[in-house]
Amino acid sequence: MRESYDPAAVERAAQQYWDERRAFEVGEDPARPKFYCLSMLPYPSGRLHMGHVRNYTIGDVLARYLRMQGYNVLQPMGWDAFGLPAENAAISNGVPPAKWTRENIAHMRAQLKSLGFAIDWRREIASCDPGYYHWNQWLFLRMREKGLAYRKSGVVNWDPVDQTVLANEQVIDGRGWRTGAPVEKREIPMYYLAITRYAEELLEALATLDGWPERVRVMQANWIGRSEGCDIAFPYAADTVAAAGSDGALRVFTTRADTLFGATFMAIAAEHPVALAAARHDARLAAFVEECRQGSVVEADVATQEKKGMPTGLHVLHPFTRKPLEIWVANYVVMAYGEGAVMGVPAHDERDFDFALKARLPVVTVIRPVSGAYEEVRAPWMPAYADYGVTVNSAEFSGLTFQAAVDAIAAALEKNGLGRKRVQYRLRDWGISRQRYWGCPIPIIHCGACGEVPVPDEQLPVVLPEDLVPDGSGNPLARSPAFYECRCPKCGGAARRETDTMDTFVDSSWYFMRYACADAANSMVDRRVDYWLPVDQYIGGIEHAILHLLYSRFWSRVMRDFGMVKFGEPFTRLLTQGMVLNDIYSYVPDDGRKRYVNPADVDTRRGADGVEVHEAVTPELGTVPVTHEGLGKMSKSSGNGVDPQHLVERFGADTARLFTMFASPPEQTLEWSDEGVQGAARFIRRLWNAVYEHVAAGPTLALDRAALSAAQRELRRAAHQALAKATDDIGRRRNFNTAIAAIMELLNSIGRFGDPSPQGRAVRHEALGIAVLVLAPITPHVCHALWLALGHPTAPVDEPWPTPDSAALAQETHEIVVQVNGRLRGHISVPVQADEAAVRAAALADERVRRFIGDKPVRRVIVVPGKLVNVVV
RNA sequence: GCCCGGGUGGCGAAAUCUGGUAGCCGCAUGGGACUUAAAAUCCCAUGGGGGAAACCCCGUGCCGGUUCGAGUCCGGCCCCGGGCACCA
Repeated sequence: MRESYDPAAVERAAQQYWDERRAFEVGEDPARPKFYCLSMLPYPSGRLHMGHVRNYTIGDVLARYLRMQGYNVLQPMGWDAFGLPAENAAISNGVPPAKWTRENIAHMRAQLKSLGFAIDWRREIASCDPGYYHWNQWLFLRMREKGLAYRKSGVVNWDPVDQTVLANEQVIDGRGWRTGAPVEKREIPMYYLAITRYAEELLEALATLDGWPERVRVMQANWIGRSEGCDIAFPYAADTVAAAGSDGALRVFTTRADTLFGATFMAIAAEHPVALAAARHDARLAAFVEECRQGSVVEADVATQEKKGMPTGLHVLHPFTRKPLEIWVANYVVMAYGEGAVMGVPAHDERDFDFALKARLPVVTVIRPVSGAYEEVRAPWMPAYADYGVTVNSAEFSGLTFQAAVDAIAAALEKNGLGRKRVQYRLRDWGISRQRYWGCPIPIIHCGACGEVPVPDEQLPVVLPEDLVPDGSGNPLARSPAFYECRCPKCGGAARRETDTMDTFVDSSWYFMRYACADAANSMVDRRVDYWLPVDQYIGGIEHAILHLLYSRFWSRVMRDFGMVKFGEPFTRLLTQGMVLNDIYSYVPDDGRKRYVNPADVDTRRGADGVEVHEAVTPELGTVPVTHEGLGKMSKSSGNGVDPQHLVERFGADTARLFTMFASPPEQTLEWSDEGVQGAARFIRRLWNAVYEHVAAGPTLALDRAALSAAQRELRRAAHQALAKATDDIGRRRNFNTAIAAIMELLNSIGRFGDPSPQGRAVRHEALGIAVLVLAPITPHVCHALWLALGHPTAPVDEPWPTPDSAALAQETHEIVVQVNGRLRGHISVPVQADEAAVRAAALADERVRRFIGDKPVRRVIVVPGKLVNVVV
């Protein structure tokens, strides 16, 4: 063993040891319990960032820990290789996305390997490989056969200058990112997957996911958004029937049928057929509908815009009172939800209230609080009353509580054929068409004679040409006759291949199954999936809490219903790790455009007035003061990233891993700190030095548990306490920071323990061994070296996880806290087996406690066994 | 706008399930030891206020409540972050 710690040499040796033994290549072994430990696959952006390091270190710690616990652990890795950044790189550098992507993968793979993750690299997949996306296409066609995949029109962001569909990310302040042109909404045909057919099951099964964070389950439940309500048909007035089209009534969905008598107007979306019909004869209305087409399709934009509307001059009749209600076109009504039309009840709905206030529409109060007087809602002095209550002013339905009113009104509507109860979901079907090049081609052929024709299975995969270079306007596939010109599989005539590609969420909805059988050439999955799946522990960013996880749950169910897999829930346990943050510094040169400076290049000192001054050397201006903008997610755009590679080169992978695990618990954000990294490096050196000094003093005798001094028993207890805590922290709580803190405390105790006697050395040997094995999943390289240096013949990866010795943990007395009136006043030491009366007596006898009690009468004494006594006076 | 989180010393954080000693561990800072010196290492101190000291008071974003006891539970607010369906 070397006297000083050399991370590069230690890490090289450990990685070589694992590689030579193929330590992390695993196969199906029915004799052992399996554990599938999966981290979300990275997008190959070019370089690893600290978020990756954090994500994969968490996964690796768990994988290595569970391996030591005796599980057959699978930990694979792959690449989410399709997507927009490759096209952006192509636009700025002229490099084909395929080349850019594959070079990035090679670079990032080497970076991952340098971090020492226990990955079975034989199973690596990339979603841009035809052998992978073949099966996206194949399953899409199976879904299409069942009606689970279908074509309908959908709304997209349209850049009128570039004549291109824009991703939401490419819309900046309502304008196209490259052209600056105001974005419009445009309807185009797209393919959809019928995730809403699984809405009920996806919602109900959330209750079974007890290994998921509660907040993720709540977010998913709200996203699915089950509402019980009523369809209500408002018949058109006589003068409206012709103008509105053939259908005799305007349909709405409402969760508040109890407020039906408070409806004073109808509001419809600008894209509603009735709005379009009315706009044909009304120039002002047409202009308003056109105005609503401006702007992006992003929900947050729609929801925060000012509420606007315009009357159509058309009317419906109230289903009970037959009073006419005017139809308005309103920008706050969304076509995608319900019927694209709502009944306007200003007295009992805040959005309707705001709208009615602006449009000067009447307000009719029909609900009063259950307990409390009737109060008329009168805009604007008295706000809308949106809570449940008792109906008033509602003819024969007055005086009913919410549920009774809804039941009675729904029954009456159903009798008249004007409505009935229905469950509505907020969840919409999944639109998967993208008018983009770098994605999986949708396997459809459009034939003038036969229409929409699926590509026959034997012609799959439809291979994406890899030599095209997008230029930012339109989809290069649509300009590539070599790709789109084809023969109709049905009639053999000239036909055009679909040029839309699939949403990249399709790729990531099932990759975790493919890892189990990455080499299966003739099928999407095979029976090995039954052994490995479902994933036992999934780890990834909280930003994926809804879409990716919901799509994967849906996709798994589809495959289950096709008989391909045996599970519906793909991820048994979920850990959502927080983001990695760093300081953001900027300055503004003469051109007025803000530049960012990496925090590593910022020099901070305290000025004469005690205020911190930040400076950096800039290319334009030399040394200038820079502004500290606070903390933000590490990103290219804020220039505050820390390159893991530099960290590994300077301190070693173990330091990088230790710091990311120690700085905060995995679910919280992690704030970068160069000093914290130094601290992690220092701790590893201290551990190294402690083991070195121990080993250098010669061999150790066997531990004789019966012959230990009090101080020796004390260190043993500290060691086994640390082991028990760290085991619980890693295995159950998944709080790695506190597990590390426990081992740091143990190392402090070992440092203070100077006993050079044979039994003292034996106790120290055991304690160092515990520290090294517990840290082995976190800092595997250095622990590999130290464990072998301690004289153990087996490497930590093949060691079982140690068990705490209950005899070492036993104590004769313990400390109890004594409070007077809930305030800490003293500590007493009592025998562990002392009963409540004895503890109480000891507490009341304590001198300091007596002082605080004084001559006041003791009213009550609360004894919490093993913890505290509270004397109430 | 809607849904979901978070807010504790100079800083990252701890206080777990089930309310029971607020601040483990680390960083930073100050002092000391070692050294020709520096670095490294080791030791001590470090929430705020008062006091010579013993010790006392205050303190977990803000306001209020429940309780013998609240960082933890309840109600209301403020601020910060994530998601909102074409970023991944």
